[in-house]
Amino acid sequence: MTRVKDDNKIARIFAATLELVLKNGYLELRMADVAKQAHLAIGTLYIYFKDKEDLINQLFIHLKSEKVSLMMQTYSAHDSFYITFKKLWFAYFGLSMQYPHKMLFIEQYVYSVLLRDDTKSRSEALIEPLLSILENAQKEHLIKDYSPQIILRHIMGSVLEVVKYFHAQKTQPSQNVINQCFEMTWNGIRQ
Amino acid sequence: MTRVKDDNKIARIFAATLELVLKNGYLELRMADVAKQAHLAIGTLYIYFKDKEDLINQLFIHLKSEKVSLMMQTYSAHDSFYITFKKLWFAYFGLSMQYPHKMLFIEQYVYSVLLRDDTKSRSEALIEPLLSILENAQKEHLIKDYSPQIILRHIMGSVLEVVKYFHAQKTQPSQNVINQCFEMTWNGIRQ
Amino acid sequence: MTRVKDDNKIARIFAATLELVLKNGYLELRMADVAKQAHLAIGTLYIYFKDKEDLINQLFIHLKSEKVSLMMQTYSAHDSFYITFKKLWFAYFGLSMQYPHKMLFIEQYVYSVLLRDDTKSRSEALIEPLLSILENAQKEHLIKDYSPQIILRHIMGSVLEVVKYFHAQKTQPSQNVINQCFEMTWNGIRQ
Amino acid sequence: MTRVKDDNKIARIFAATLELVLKNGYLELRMADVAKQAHLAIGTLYIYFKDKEDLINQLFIHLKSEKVSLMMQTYSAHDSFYITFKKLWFAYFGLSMQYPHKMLFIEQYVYSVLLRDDTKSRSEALIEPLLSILENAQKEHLIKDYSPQIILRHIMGSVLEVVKYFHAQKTQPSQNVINQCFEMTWNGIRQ
DNA sequence: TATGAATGAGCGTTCATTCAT
DNA sequence: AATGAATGAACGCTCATTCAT
Repeated sequence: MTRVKDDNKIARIFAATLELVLKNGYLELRMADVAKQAHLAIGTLYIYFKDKEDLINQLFIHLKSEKVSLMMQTYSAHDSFYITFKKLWFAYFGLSMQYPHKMLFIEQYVYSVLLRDDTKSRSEALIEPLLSILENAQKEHLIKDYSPQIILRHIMGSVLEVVKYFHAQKTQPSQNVINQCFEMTWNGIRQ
Repeated sequence: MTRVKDDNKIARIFAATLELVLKNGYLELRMADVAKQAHLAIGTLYIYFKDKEDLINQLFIHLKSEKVSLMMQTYSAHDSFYITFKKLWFAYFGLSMQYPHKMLFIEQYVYSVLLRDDTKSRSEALIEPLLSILENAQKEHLIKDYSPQIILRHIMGSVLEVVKYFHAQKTQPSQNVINQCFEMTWNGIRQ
Repeated sequence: MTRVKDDNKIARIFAATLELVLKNGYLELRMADVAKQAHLAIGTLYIYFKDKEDLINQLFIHLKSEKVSLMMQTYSAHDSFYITFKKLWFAYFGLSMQYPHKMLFIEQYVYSVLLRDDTKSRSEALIEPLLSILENAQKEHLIKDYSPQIILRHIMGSVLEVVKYFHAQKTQPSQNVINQCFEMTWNGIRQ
Repeated sequence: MTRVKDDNKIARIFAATLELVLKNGYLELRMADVAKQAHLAIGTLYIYFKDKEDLINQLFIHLKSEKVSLMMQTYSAHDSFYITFKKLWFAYFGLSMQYPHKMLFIEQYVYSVLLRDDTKSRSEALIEPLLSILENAQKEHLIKDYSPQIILRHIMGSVLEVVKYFHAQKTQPSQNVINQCFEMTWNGIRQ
């Protein structure tokens, strides 16, 4: 019997790729460096991923689902919508501040030419739980009844831009500033 | 006498670069293609721009100042702050929808490693007029007294993400949706 | 397992480079031609040598140590200094006539801007054995007590220029002429 | 009547080319820089010299005849051969130390692929006066009756190599060392 | 003659991918 | 499946030369 494809190797490749993207950006990402960082031979990379594009697309989906999953871990059916929303927003903001490159990697490349159409579709599907939460709140007239997609973009755009700003400044926002950002967003969508 | 340097060439190079970078992304941008698209020899490109990085940086500043300049054309000292803000926001949204290529280029690369620090500084300086308007409104307690920089990022991030969404969907937002976006933003920052 | 690095390739690259640089000079040396001449892909060249400068520097050291090594093979501790010197001189002259390409390469580039400082230092170190022989002869008052470095340059300069002359003329010196050259040099340094 | 080719411009081009070669070596010599240094437009260069090779060849002849001419200025019919030889040797050594790049330019490129055959022939002709002096000394049995060409190469090779050595060391030889070099040479050729 | 903007062939080098082991 | 040496297409950029003025 021959050995089968090794999930552990895939995890190592993902980790290596992300670490390199986070350190130097996508432009500096070299397949040879990924292999080295993952303690694999270059050839081995090509057993697990068809080519560089494939690696990026798979990593993208991996990260995006991880992100949504982490956010959804804050979810509790007992919470009011306001509490749910607040937890999700702070989770999103926190994750984005903690791993700005990771978030920028995810968001910068969503609509980029690097992603295949099927990756984009799968990515869209991942945010369904978040859209559902907004839709339910709209049924209860807790937030404006605008298109949930639009509301979501409004929220995420705001967060990402602010995070990018602090990242560029190489400073951290105070808790006060973060609260202010939340207020702007909440006041923008509340009924 | 000899052939005189032709400023029109710079415009052609900018147009060609923008078109190519938006079509295929920076990764796919080839200097040879820029030259061909601008109907120039490759060498000519290097008369006007030191290298690829320089081209991107100069194009960035060019587009960003053009954007602010177009927005500020809507400004009138007679207007109330609300009217001023509304005009500016709709100008920004309109420009972003009209020239999504330009706006996405600007925002994709604002904080990217491709931009030199001096380009980033010059870029920051360009938005000063917009920050001033927000500061004056704060003195009159018309909007929240959060950091103007943060408010601005919140506003721009929201617009860009929405525009990206429609651009990716290849659809146009209705006037109604645009108004809704404005409402979310205005309600987020109003006092 | 994979294909193992092939030391023979380095020899082929050295041979190809030397042949090309001597035929057309450094200015006309193209990495692509070296690869072709050595029956390698261009990329392979860059596995073994960092860049063109590195190739030239390594080749230089290789040839210079080969030259000194061949000369020193004539050395025998039993010989008188005069015999030792004569053997070394004739070896140097003979090698230079036999491989004018190699010798001219070495001398053309010794002090050239193409060579890194560390290459120059390593090159200096290689001639230590020759300097030692001169120093010992000075202790026995067999040759003038001028700086050994200067004496060595005087000797080598003379040989090289004569060799260059015959190489340019595409003729060979008679044994008589070679003896005359030796006499000039020996009479110049003898005590 | 139109203006004719301007000898002054040729002098400026020669001076500019030499200065740049002396400063940075031939590898760094750019036609555009020559034009700038000579305060001319690039196009003008090509009115006076067919191409870069032509410029180098003409400059070479210019410098070599200047060198011989400067050496021959030390010549006086009243001097004994020894005095004549000594003056010439010291002139050659002095010129070489004073303008090492100039001398290396002349000597390095004599047999180089940069020079056309007719340039080489003309160059050979220029050293005729020096060969004559040696031949006359041989008739008087003052020096060995070896081939004057060989004697001349022996002398020049020695000087050039020593000069190269000091140039590389970035030091100046003491008067004592220079005298020693002369002694080696004189003792090598004297009868 | 003089100018210098424009040209484009051609170079050094990189790096995703292949393939012999 | 795993390896990593080998490959070569393709890029950014230079600079000698041309040519419209």
